[in-house]
Amino acid sequence: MRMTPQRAAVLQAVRARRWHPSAHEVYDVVRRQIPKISLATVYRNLEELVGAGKLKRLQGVGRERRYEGWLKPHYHVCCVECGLVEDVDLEMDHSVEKRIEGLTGYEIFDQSVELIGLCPHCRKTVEESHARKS
Amino acid sequence: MRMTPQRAAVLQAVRARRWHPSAHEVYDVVRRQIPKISLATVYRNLEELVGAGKLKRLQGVGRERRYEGWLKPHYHVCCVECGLVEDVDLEMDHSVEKRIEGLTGYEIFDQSVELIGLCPHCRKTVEESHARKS
DNA sequence: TCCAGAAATAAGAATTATTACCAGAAATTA
DNA sequence: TAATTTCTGGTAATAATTCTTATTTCTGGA
Repeated sequence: MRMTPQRAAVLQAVRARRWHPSAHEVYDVVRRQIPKISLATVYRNLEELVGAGKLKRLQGVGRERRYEGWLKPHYHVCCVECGLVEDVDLEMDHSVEKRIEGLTGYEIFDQSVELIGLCPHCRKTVEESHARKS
Repeated sequence: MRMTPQRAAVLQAVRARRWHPSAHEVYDVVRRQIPKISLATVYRNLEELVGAGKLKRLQGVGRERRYEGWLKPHYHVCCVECGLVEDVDLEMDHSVEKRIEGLTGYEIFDQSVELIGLCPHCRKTVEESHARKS
């Protein structure tokens, strides 16, 4: 796999911040640098970078496929209200993997953990609307 | 929400086995009972049943949206090779939820845990193909 | 240096999964 | 029974992704 300018720009865009962009969001960012890059190129390179282990694909949060550049295993918190997905920098517990390998006969090499709830902002909004009703 | 024959059939189809059908798979099953049910009705009812808390939506495994009727929180094992997703009947560890609530300010009320790996069958296939190569 | 083949790209068409819309049927209410 | 609401089937529309094809860029050898 050659590191073309397009591919490098895609990689860099996803790595930039603790961000979980969709293909189209990456496209919008990269286009500022390479205005005539094709959306298909973004899609292709995202998948190739995942294949090469340089990016990870998020296990379906929302409708679109999302990517991330932080490769260390970590938890995600997801807000059901606004759709925000954030990383949690907390050492992951891998003990359950061993138990499940024994239980199922699977060979486990990764874990995808999403904690579903309300972000601080939406939490406040929801509480206020409850207060108004009662 | 009225329990119409269509809606009942959709609910029953998803509940039937430990299964994680897509909307179209549910459609194929339900059609044997109600031949002229519309795909739109299946989609609509799946979402309504999720809203009513009678079904759960799987956090994106694969391209299509998948549903399940087993409401007890549980782990999933996913095979990267064949795409199989199976339930694991093991008491879930909820202790991480509290820690993450404290860390992030989120209010957590659900957890979606997928263990990614190889199912026993694909594991064997992969090992054999490795042996052949060396 | 020049060339042939390989790899990657841009542009847009095609496909797939899902949602929106609407007119009519079924159930519920008055 | 008439009016109202809810639900359905059929189909059109949309969104996300993948495919196709012609063109461009790169690489390694003559």
